[in-house]
Amino acid sequence: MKDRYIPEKQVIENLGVEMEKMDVPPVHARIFILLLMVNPPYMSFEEIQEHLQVSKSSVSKYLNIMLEQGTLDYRTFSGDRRRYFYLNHEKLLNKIYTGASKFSTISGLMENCLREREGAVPEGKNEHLKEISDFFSFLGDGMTKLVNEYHARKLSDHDSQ
Amino acid sequence: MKDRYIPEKQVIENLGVEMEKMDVPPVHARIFILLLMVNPPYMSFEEIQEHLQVSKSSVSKYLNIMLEQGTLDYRTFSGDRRRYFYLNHEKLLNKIYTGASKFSTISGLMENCLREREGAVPEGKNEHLKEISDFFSFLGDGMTKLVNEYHARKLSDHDSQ
DNA sequence: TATTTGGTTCGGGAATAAAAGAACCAATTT
DNA sequence: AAATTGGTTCTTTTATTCCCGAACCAAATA
Repeated sequence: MKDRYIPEKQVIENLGVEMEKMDVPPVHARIFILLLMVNPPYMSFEEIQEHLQVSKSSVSKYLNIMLEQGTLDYRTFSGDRRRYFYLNHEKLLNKIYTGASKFSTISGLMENCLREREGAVPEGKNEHLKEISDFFSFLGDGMTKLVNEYHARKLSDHDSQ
Repeated sequence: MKDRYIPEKQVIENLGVEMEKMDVPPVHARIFILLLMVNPPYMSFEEIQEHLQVSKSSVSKYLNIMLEQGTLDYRTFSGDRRRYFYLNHEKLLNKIYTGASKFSTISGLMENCLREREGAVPEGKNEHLKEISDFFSFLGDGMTKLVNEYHARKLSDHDSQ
């Protein structure tokens, strides 16, 4: 077993295509997968660019986007000017979590619709709107609970080890 | 209280902007909101076009997209050639539900990453990848449960009325 | 001081998406 | 038969996204 593992190019392409289907730009997806899979889990700018065979500007662009999002970070080694980029897994999980809170946003939107209709339509004509709003807020609350539950489970797993 | 309620244009614009932020094309979003809020809950092609002040081709396009998705349907009145379009709330909820299953898809993707690394990196170096994968599959399962729970609750609500 | 290294920034081209406009068409009305 | 109605379809315009290459820049090295 080598002390460095870098995923094969074709593996990155295949997984990249899957991520593209979730509306992630091609280069962004490939950088993400590369950093997700590489071991040790960091890579320099040049290594990324070389391995993916894309332009410097694209690498720069998406690394900076990820840095702004907080899902990426970098470390350095003394005597080496290069930055070594790695995924911030904590923030990554966090992002997933907040992404899930979208349900609550929509539920809020629906509630705005309802408020606008108040007094303008007969009572009882709001049932279907209420149902959609309810469903979303139910999902929003449920997601929050799920995330908390996961955290709790993780902590107790940790304790018991 | 009038027998017809049509939301004010500015209300549609405001809510439309919110929907645009969730990657829904502007005209699509506005048609959706208009039909969501109008009472009685249907509208003719011309009414939609007039009220939103957009081109016929755009109205036609997005109505047809929604019809294909099943989230829209239409009814007619005898002696009137026009179609009156309304949202299919059942299908709408259904779509939300299947959208939520995206979590399981991502979990699968992560599992592919893990499989690729098997044997290539030391055991114990896969923890963070495993955690992401676990989290997604946990969320996927949780969502499914939530939806079922909601259905069950709705049914029992219905029974008790 | 000149060159290399490790990137960033700017301008442009290709591809795609959104919306409009106009031509079109079948069914109805005049 | 001519005109109107209720849309659909095709073409064009406009806007946006994605990426690249080239110019650029600051820090380190020669």
